[in-house]
Amino acid sequence: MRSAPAAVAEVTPERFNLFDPNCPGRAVMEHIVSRWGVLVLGVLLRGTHRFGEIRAAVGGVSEKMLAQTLQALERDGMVLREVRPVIPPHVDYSLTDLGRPFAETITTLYTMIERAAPDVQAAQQAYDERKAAR
Amino acid sequence: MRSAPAAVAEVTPERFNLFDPNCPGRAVMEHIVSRWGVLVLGVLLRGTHRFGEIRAAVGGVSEKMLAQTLQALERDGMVLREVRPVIPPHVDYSLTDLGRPFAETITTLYTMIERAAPDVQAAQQAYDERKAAR
DNA sequence: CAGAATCCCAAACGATACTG
DNA sequence: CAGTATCGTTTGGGATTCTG
Repeated sequence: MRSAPAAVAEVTPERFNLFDPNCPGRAVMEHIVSRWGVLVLGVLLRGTHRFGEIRAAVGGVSEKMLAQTLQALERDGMVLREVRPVIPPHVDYSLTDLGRPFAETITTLYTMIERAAPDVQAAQQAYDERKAAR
Repeated sequence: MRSAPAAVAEVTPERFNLFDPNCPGRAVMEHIVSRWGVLVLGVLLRGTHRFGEIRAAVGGVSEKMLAQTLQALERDGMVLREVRPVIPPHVDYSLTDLGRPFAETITTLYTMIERAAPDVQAAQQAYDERKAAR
């Protein structure tokens, strides 16, 4: 008699594959590299901040989107949210040990973009001229 | 008579600041870390590929979004597009020297997410339970 | 095969008002 | 102060069709 062979493997078709649309890691990736996620992580790398401070630091973000972004990052374990039970409310946000490396990598991207800016601008100009010429 | 003092400085209020909603670097950042941008860069890090190959590799992307993503990255100088004048058309995409470091950094993020996956899942579960308990 | 163009819907987003 | 709720608009993005 052969012992039950079915339902042993079968799970995780290709281990962990971000290129698979059903991979749960995709959502995490998207939270981190979302429009506001990258900026929030950058701010928090500079230290603990309150909601209003983050909102002021990240130009253009609405309250709604900031709250939403922070919640996603908190749920993923990237951000720690600490509420002080006072009136008026006081809530501090900071990076967790899990989140810090991500914030650092993202910040690397900031620097890379800044250094690449002249080349990017040249490339864009060349591209636009190439297009205009047809 | 004092020589014209106005309009001397004033430009580039804070040099290069991604946190400024008007900073042109923001657009570049968003192209790179867009939903499909991160995946396309990851694929191209593995080598030169044709349009259809990339489309097959990146699960869930539509033709339209792939074309759009590739165009943005090409315009920013991250991706090189080479057309071979044959019928049927043959177009190769590859990373430029400018784009490769970005693709490498993005790929670092893949790995980080993969390694963090268990912690993330635990954090999500804890978060959901905390929420459910009220 | 690579992509441009069109249509159209769902989701994302911002502004505003409200609450603990 | 730190959100939540609601609403109207914009945008993203998929499906389809067409062309070189």
